[in-house]
Amino acid sequence: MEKQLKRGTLEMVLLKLLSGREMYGYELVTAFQRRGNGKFEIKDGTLYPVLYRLEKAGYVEPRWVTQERGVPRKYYRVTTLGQEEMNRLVGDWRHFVAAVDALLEEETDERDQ
Amino acid sequence: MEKQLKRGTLEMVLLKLLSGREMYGYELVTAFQRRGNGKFEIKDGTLYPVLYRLEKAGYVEPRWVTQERGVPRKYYRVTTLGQEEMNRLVGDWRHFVAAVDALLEEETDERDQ
DNA sequence: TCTGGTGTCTTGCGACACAAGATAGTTTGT
DNA sequence: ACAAACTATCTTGTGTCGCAAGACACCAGA
Repeated sequence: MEKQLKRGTLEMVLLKLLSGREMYGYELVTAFQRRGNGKFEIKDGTLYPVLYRLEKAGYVEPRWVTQERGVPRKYYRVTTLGQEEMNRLVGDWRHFVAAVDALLEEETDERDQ
Repeated sequence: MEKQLKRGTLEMVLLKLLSGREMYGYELVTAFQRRGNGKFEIKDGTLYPVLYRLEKAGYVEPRWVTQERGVPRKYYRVTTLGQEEMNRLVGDWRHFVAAVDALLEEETDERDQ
């Protein structure tokens, strides 16, 4: 089920994390592993396509950083457009959660009207 | 985005509605239209495959009811297995929402550790 | 007659998380 | 010197699933 729930929240959560500070892909994967305590993980095969979508939409901007040692890292930062999109997504999210919770808390025997 | 969010919640919400009383497909569609106020609608092309999944999994049981007038209706009721599944799904849902909300409410500038 | 509501069902499409694998540099142990 | 294991990015193929679109069938009102 978690797999399905991620659809629709992944971009929002990613924008949120990147709005804190610029991060690179592998860092995001490990950040999710650590914070999620096993739940809310993300695989790199999932992450990179999402970052491309966000970049293509103008929500994030990449920046290559060559290390003295090691493989170059691609840091992403959120654009102002991305900030607006994030706020919109968070609004939608809260709205959706409220609607579902309302359904879940209804009396079980109610009829139409 | 709503489209994506529905994946993972649709079965739970459906089980919830059907646990109140048995309902038939078209009734569910109109119930969602009315309650959702435009949001959280479901199309019949979406609904029927979901009902088959639930039936195949043993979570709901169908019952044909022939009307004096009109097309026969296929009523679905939730099995005890379906009840358990619903409770499990609701638990997962609340858990997931809590995890996402925690992420959304973090300080924006936090670093690792 | 013809539109529109009621009712179930099927086919095909597009979106997307993920598994699996490729590529490449670094580090550590033997 | 060699082999794991870790860091880091990227691609391809697969399966799931909401939905648009349409088929079929019955009924009521204009």
